[in-house]
Amino acid sequence: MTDRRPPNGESVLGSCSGCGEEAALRDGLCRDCWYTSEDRPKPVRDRYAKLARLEELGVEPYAYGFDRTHTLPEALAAYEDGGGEEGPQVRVAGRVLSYRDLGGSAFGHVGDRSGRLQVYFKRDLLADADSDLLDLLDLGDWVGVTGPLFRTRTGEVTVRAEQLVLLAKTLRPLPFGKEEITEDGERVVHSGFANPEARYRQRYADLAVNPGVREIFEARAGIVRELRRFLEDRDFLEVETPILQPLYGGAFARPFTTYHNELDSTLYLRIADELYLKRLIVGSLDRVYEIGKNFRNEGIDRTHSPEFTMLELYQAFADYEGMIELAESMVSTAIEKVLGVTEREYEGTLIRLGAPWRRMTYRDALIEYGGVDPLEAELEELRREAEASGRSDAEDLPREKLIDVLFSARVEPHLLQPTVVYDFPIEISPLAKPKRGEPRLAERFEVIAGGSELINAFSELNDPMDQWDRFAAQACARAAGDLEAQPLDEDYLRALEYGLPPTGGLGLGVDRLIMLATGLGSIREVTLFPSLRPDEGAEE
RNA sequence: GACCGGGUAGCUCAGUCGGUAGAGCAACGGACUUUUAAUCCGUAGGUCGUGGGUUCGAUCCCCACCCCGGUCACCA
Repeated sequence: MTDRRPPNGESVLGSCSGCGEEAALRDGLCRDCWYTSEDRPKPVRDRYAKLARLEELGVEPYAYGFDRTHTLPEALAAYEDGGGEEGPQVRVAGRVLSYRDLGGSAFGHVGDRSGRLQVYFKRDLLADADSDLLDLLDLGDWVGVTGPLFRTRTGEVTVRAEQLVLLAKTLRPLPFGKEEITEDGERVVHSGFANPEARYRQRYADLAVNPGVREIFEARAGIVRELRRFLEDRDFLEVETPILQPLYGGAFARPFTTYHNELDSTLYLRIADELYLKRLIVGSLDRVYEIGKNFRNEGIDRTHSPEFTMLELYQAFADYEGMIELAESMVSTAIEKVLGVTEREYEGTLIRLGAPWRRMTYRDALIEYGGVDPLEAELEELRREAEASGRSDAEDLPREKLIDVLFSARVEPHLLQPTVVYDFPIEISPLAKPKRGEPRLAERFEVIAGGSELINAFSELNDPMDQWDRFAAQACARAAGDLEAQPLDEDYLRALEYGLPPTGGLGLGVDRLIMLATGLGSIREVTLFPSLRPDEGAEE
């Protein structure tokens, strides 16, 4: 595996191979020669030339600010309020989304974060300088417009521009599609910006031209806000714990490793917050939560990202039953507040996120969907079944791993509606308390929804003696080659020795919740800047 | 990591049974003072992902590699 160089171009001082001037060079050219080079796309060269013409006109192409009186949706509403022929005077700002030049006049739309508004430019009404500026306008430019609102012959509320201000000149064409509003009022975009790779790499362009993408991230922000509000209402304290950790734990995953020069020590990016949050419960902060990024050095696919957002919370004096109720209530409340409903179509199925959720034991789930009984099946049978499910190294896996493989392969894909699967095998739950009356099981549940894990929760193991034994078992698994087994955390054991009260804990994959809430089947669609391989040499 | 699909103009795509490529939109020039996928006339725009090979000739066929998507594996 060779390391890749960062995709940054080099900038050096020297003499320009185009004009010979001493300057900062890019590809051997000074800035002026670079932008006018035939290697640039024609639209970029054209727009660069317009900067010089703007300078001749005395127009500053990049403004410092603009006092608007209304956002675009507010301006539309202001006219409805007025109701008369001529509406109020407004000062609005936005990107030029469309432009229809009729000679002596022109129509265009400007757009901002949450709306669009038509602008009518009539040359007779504009100062000469503004009229000249109109000729230099491009799609994508940020402008400010001042004038009264009115309704056109076709009925659209529009600003009649009396003043036009350039706020920022675009040097590169944005990939706008053509928008058609059908008779049903539906918006159809023709030949828009759709290539997923380009959309992820240039998310700024994606957001600028695809309003639906902005809505995804507004919904995401809204849901996270409601999760916070729910927990605040229940007296949870929001905290921040280390991302750089000397030991990693709280999940089974391979970590990213880094190094601190001054401390001369290896550090890991956290794979979970768990062990730090429970230390806080020891410290009498009896209800805590954290929303933040976790990092796992694993594969990337539709439901996995190397960095992802996790909500973890811990509540003293609760057990896993309490966590089930909290999870149902928290998720359905947050989704309902933001979407107005608790259902959404996801991968062709209507997913109902409202409480209560279906419940079944881990054992019943494996019997029903996996065809094996995790408590009774012989090791050989488990090996056969795991192999039948495509696991080639089944010979080398211990019993609990085989069961876990079968759960992932056979059970999870069937659980589309949110399902509380509870009472997990104790061996794969090293931080959970044993189940009362059944020590082979742990008081742990997962919520599976849309075919993948959404929530993981348990009655937290607070017996330091038991935790000592579980760490020891993990150490054995590690010695046997299990790269995901958790290292022994002595400081965490010391914390437990100070006394962890009975505690319920829960982790929720925020990205996956957003996927379900928005109906989008890929974690990349709900991540602003998803992890992609560096795109070397992709300059244009 | 394996397999399948894809990478062609700024964007969305077509195409070449091997003879260096087209459309729509965007751009540029012109006409038009209530348009809204505006319309009309004209112009320009491409190392066909990268590097090799076969060939008189490769965007097309072959090989390798890169990137994206999907499926599987991995990720409790």
